[in-house]
Amino acid sequence: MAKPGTDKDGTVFDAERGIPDATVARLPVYLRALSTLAEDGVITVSSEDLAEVAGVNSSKLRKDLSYLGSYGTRGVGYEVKVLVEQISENLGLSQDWNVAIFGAGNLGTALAQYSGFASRGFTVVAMFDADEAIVGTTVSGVLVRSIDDLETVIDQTGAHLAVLAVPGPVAQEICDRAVAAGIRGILNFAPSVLQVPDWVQLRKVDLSIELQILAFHAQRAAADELVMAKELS
Amino acid sequence: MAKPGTDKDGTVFDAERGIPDATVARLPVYLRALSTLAEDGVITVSSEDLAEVAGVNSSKLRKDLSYLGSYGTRGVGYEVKVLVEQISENLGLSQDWNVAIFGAGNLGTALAQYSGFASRGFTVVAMFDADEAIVGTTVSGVLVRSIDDLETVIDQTGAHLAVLAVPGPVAQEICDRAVAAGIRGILNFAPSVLQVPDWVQLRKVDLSIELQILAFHAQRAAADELVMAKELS
DNA sequence: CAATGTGAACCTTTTCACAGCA
DNA sequence: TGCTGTGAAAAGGTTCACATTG
Repeated sequence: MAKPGTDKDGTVFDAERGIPDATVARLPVYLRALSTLAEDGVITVSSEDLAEVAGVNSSKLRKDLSYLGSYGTRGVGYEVKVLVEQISENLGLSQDWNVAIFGAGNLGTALAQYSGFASRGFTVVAMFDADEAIVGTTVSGVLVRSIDDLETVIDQTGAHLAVLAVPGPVAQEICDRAVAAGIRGILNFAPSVLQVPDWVQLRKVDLSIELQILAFHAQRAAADELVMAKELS
Repeated sequence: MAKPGTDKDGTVFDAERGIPDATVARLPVYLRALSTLAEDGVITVSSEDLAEVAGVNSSKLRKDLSYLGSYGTRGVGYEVKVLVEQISENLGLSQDWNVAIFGAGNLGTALAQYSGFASRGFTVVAMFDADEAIVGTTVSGVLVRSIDDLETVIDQTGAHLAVLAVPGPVAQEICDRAVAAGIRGILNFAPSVLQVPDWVQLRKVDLSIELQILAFHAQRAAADELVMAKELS
């Protein structure tokens, strides 16, 4: 926990700015698991059971939830509805987020159509492409605009977050323009390392990198198996 | 580090079973940065410069590379070509990997067309879909097969890795069948928690979760700004 | 002399184990 | 009695700082 000011000075006011990053990354997983449970009519769930559904172990789950406060009942478990509220609140999902998608190719289109966004309060308010043949078409109810109109459209639609599904070489340029236009967070699918000012949040998803990591572990698992087979003989 | 006997005795040749996960996750990033440098005709690079391009700090980079062995020259830096070789070798990219993509919707199509795969030794050898209207079409030179033929096609094509770009509710079933058919690693884009036997590698990319994490940090950054503004007044 | 390679310090995250409460 | 909430220990990862070396 981010202990209050203790160390040297007296600034104690921030006792509550301390959800660890690792925990933040798991809260959305719990949220999805809880939604599933809620749909199935489950009212109350133990840390053991929720952990199972979420794919983590139960002490990790309890520790994570403890950073949000004490919302469980000893001897019983957690009330699904209460947990959903608390996690949503902590993740900042009580406000709606407007998202602009850059690149209306297959990836951009897939993202625009992805139903998981809307259900968490993310609204796709704008799509952009550089290809004039695509500009003017509609994807999932959203008009594709020319990248030339980036500044105007961002301003008009009040987009907070950007999703970059554009070719690597142009990613930094579009990123810069989006930041200048007021974007606060960027999810980058382009295979390039972006530079952003420190008040802008940046996350990256790289498909090729994920496969490479997977290949490494698969290879090692195969190698381990050989070693074990040898040891047995 | 891993288990091999202490570094003094005879069995030294396998000092290599100990690349930390965090390092493995960054090696592909270095590999991409090095490829860019190589294209630009760079022969030798310092840890400082490579770190800059890769978006990490230089001591982290040096520590990471040290797990692969000593391939740098003090006072000079690293030879780009040598590093590319060493990293590829360690990641298991010296062998080719055959990939099957499940789901030929926009996401599956985007993945199939992604050029970053081929250049790292990943070949898309099969695509599947449940929609009979799509089965029989060709995506990026690969014939889309019916999901009914999963076992036959996996066997014929010798696919090692699977990419799941299918709806959440059917993901587990397809996963089970793919595993039974001999798949060694799965990259899951479906919004569900999959169960796999422990000899199968599993990684997950969840678009909605990435946006939620982004939103959290963006919200917190905004809150911090307010606090700072208040303190100044 | 410039830049690597690496112990040691430091910080974060996970796991353990059990006290405390409904 | 059963399950949460949490200190404390262990494991894992990052940063520091500098001896080492081409």
